[in-house]
Amino acid sequence: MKDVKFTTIKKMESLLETASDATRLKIMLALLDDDQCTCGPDCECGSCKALHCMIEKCVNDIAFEIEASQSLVSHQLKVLKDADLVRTRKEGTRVYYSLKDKHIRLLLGVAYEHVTEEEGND
Amino acid sequence: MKDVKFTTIKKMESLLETASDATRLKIMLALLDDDQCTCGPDCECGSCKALHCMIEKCVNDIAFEIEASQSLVSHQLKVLKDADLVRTRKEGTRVYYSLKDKHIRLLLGVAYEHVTEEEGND
DNA sequence: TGCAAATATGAACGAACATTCATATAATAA
DNA sequence: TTATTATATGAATGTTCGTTCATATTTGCA
Repeated sequence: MKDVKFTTIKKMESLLETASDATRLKIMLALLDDDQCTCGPDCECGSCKALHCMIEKCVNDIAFEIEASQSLVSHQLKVLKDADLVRTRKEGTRVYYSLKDKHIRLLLGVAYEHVTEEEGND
Repeated sequence: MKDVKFTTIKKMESLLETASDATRLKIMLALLDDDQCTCGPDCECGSCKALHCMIEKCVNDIAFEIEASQSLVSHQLKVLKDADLVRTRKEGTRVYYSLKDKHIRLLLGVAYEHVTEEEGND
């Protein structure tokens, strides 16, 4: 621990803080939806089992899916974007959002497994 | 995502929220200190590279190490305990704290790698 | 142009939270 | 018992944050 710099701690704090909100979690989980996954059984994306496929969705679709207002979703997508947890792709009037990289999927996967698994030691 | 229950989201929120504070991160990283690791090169603990060893420390030692007051550390250890991120072992007047399980170490590892690695795609 | 659709933003409000200070509890030793 | 060490807790304070509402911006199309 002694060798973990203060700025590293602050970055970890920012990453986890950004991920630790129900609305933003719903958004990110919507971007992990394996119903829309087209890759085969050998797919390695994300390295986690249950939540392993990354896709992209536009703001209104996300808002509809998680049953939140457009304003709220847009606000929280900005938070996610500023903290570098999602990336964007613009197409006409729409903006498509997707998770930034493998670490974010792993983070969601680890958190998901921790809360869904029963009492395993170590 | 559709199949992720509300209670699961709430639990993930709680887990990440608890982890997302600089003081609590310092505490947890102090409980990962590999300076005190006695296991060999084949050690599998935590499955992450840089931060892979779990140890236990008492409240005052943690407070001294992270340069925080006893009161603050005790308060935050309670938060970590209530959220099930650490476990305790009592011995005389002291209470030894350690990280709860592999998921917590993985979570710290993933967050650490995300903020220390440079711009890798996917 | 002007209109509609998609997204972004600013202000405001209430709730939640980290920290400090003072004090309380618990366990050990003399 | 009393004193000492280790840890826990309650109250208070200042700040941060999520959400809503209203409105602005951007893009595509008639």
